Amino acid sequence: MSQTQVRVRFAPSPTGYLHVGGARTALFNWLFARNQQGVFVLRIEDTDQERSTEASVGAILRGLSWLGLDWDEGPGKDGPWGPYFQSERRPLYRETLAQLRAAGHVYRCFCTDADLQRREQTARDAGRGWDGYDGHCRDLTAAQVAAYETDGRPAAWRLRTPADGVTFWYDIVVGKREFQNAVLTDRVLMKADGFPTYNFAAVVDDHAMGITHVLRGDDHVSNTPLQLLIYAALGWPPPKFGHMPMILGPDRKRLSKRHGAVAVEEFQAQGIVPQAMVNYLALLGWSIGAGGDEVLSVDALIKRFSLKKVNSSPAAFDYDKLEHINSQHLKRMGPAERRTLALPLLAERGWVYDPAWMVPGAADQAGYVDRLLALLGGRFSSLRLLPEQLGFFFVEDFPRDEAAWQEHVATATNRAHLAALGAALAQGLPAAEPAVAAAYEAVVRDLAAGLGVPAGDLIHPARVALSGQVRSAGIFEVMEALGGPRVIARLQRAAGA
RNA sequence: GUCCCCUUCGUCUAGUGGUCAGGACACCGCCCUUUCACGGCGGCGACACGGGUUCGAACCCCGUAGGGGACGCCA
Repeated sequence: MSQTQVRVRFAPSPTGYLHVGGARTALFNWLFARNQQGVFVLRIEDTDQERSTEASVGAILRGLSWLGLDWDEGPGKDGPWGPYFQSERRPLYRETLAQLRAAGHVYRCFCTDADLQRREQTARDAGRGWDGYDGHCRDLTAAQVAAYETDGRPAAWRLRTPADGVTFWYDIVVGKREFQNAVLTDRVLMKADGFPTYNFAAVVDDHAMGITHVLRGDDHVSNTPLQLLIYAALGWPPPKFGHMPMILGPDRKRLSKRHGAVAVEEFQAQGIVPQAMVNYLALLGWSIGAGGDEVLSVDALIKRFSLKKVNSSPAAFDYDKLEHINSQHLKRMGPAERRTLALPLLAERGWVYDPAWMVPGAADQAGYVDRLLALLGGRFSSLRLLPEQLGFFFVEDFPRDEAAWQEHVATATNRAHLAALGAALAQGLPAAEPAVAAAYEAVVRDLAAGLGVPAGDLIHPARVALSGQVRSAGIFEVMEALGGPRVIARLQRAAGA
């Protein structure tokens, strides 16, 4: 009862789309919050005036929403700790900076970009290293400062970093991490344009928003000692830190566009369903432990998630495994869920059910689609294949596997068989009512017996003639779902074409 | 160049001193199916290397190699 509530945050900068790395970070924060009955905060870090865009904010929000990562506080969900855009929190950064000034922890730096570059060059030419800043303005006299101010030179504020000692923390993921203060330079906290830098704003906001755990990418490790120093200068207790391993491409280089899809919205466009994306991302750098199915619902993930099981080594993104997880989710879906996914894809193409097809039991589009999806069974494993799997049930100009057509349809014998089958069905099926699979099967087998050929000699040509493909669901079920009139017409057309 | 981290099958991983080093993806084979998937069964395949410590090391220590990350008035 006395323990404080977990508050975590995802803090993207709106400079692009939501990529898988960000999505994974967001997901781990979200899973931890939901597992701990904590609060998940979304904070937009738009302190870079040049690069931040509103379009990017939209893309990030859309990506998170698609994944189902709902935030308790953030854009569109004001809470007591808002606003949640850093650009709207500037007074707070100024006040906090004033505290630091009063305590002598920061100093004004009048160096321009050009100054710094010139001194870096000089240092390097002389064989001395350059670690980012040389402390040029650290000990300016009051007179020098006054002179610069009179000139109206813009100034940034830098943190006065201790020259010795160590800064360390116990990282949730890797354990103790330690940096020599000597390798840390006096970093800018407040830019000359009056905006805070990332490290300063993050500390101020994490503290102000009561964040208890900072879970972020491993690329932030080297920011942590600096942030810890800021907490110390302010006299604030730091949160706990956990750094998630990076996500690499299949070649173990940092995952990038050249490896394939990286934006969450691209995966959506490729037919990945959100629960599969979430499932796969959760498996990257985290595992549920020994045994147990890796295919997990979001609820199961929430229940099982633990920071203790987060890995410390970078993981390569495996598109094949994502596809597999996706197909598993698809296959395990109930009829209603399947229909919800399929209907829009059909509507897009104008594929609608027609009662004249005489399909038993199909009353309308939804009913027909349900029947087709059930027929697909385990073949319902990719949204991308769906149009191809369903097209021939709706239109006559369905795609046709030419090689298969040549082999199974376009020979004299096969054409003769198809013609005979068409005729047999026209005669053998009840004319006025929908026929079921068994009725088609009976006709096919009788005809094969009469002709003295194996049933397969009729089945294979029929499959290609009806669907254009060499693979499909059971042929008699396909016939049933196509309806007598269309089956007969297609067979006859194939026989004559 | 400086600093930090990581290292179990090709990939994701289980494993915390005694295991035939387990599972999943991918790949291969068989079964099921007069098709194709699904499914079932089986196979291939790893403790980066070298030293220690220990009766015993994937697990502990040191070193080497490889990989990743960070070195901005970007976040």
